[in-house]
Amino acid sequence: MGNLADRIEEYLKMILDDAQEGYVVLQRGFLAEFFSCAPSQINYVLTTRFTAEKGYVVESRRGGGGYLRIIKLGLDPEGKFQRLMAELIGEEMSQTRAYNLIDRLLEEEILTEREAVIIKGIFAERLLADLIPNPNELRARLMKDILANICRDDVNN
Amino acid sequence: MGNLADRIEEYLKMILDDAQEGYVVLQRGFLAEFFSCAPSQINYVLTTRFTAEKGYVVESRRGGGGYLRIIKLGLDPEGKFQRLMAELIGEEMSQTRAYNLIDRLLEEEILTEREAVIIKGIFAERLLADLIPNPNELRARLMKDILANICRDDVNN
DNA sequence: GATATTATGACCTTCTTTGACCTTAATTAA
DNA sequence: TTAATTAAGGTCAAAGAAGGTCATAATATC
Repeated sequence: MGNLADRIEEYLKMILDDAQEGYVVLQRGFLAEFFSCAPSQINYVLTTRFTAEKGYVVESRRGGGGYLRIIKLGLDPEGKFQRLMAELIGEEMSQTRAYNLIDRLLEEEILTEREAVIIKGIFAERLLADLIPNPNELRARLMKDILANICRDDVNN
Repeated sequence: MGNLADRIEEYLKMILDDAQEGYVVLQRGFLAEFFSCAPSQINYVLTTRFTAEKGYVVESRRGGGGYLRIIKLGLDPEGKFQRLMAELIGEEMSQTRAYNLIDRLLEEEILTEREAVIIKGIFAERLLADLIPNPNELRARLMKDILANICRDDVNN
């Protein structure tokens, strides 16, 4: 984890883990100071690492008393899965978006690490690009199929 | 073993042997510098010498903090997987042949039932046929990648 | 000599970092 | 009670820092 963005991400996830309410509130300026970086670097980290796919919501407020609130969402297993599928996947899915979603499923322990690695493998642009007209469409389709199969009771004991 | 590519290969395998995690992380630029060669020479070595068939997986990341990660696959005793990849799978694979192979891997407890279901899903003709010119070629490629990934030590503890 | 392998360089894509400038909210002064 | 000031956070473009690709040149190999 050499770079700044990764370190900030790590730090935020660490304090999120400690917060049992499931969210943290802090100031952008404080973070920027803490990591000796431009304040906009914080926004960069938030928009690239704390996305909906990855299971986070970020709220904020400007002006005096302004703040950032980073909320970690849980996936309760009550069929909201299907909604997630439809909303998040759509008709097309880039490698990056697919990987984000897989990481999320891994964090939620819906996938094992081995499964995550296998699935990431088959979604790799490198493997698909020259063989398929539209890899994004295939990924969306496969992702839905995979999620459906994961939900099957008969294979989850 | 006089040429550059061979020396780079040798060097990488040496440091891989020293790494008890089963992988090494390093920078392409550093390697190119180290061997006084064009950076693309490193890619040449990676694509010709560190393939799945030969028992390696390579991951990478661009941009600041970018890196190459070369993973040495945990070799099964007789190099069973390598043979499987080269001989059994070849360049094309029908749904039927793929399913047979998956069943066998399941029987041998190389795959879990869930994994088998997931993988069969993505190999289904129904999902691939209308989107891809040659599903058999894609299956062969994906199957090799999957086999490689399940040999990774870092995800099998 | 023909073919296969290896090496290079020009150009491309992706990811990160910074800084200048903008918007919004709270506080304070007139 | 406005109006000005201050204190936040937001946006965007440009520069920097990696790795990737591909055509071509150079070398081995047969």
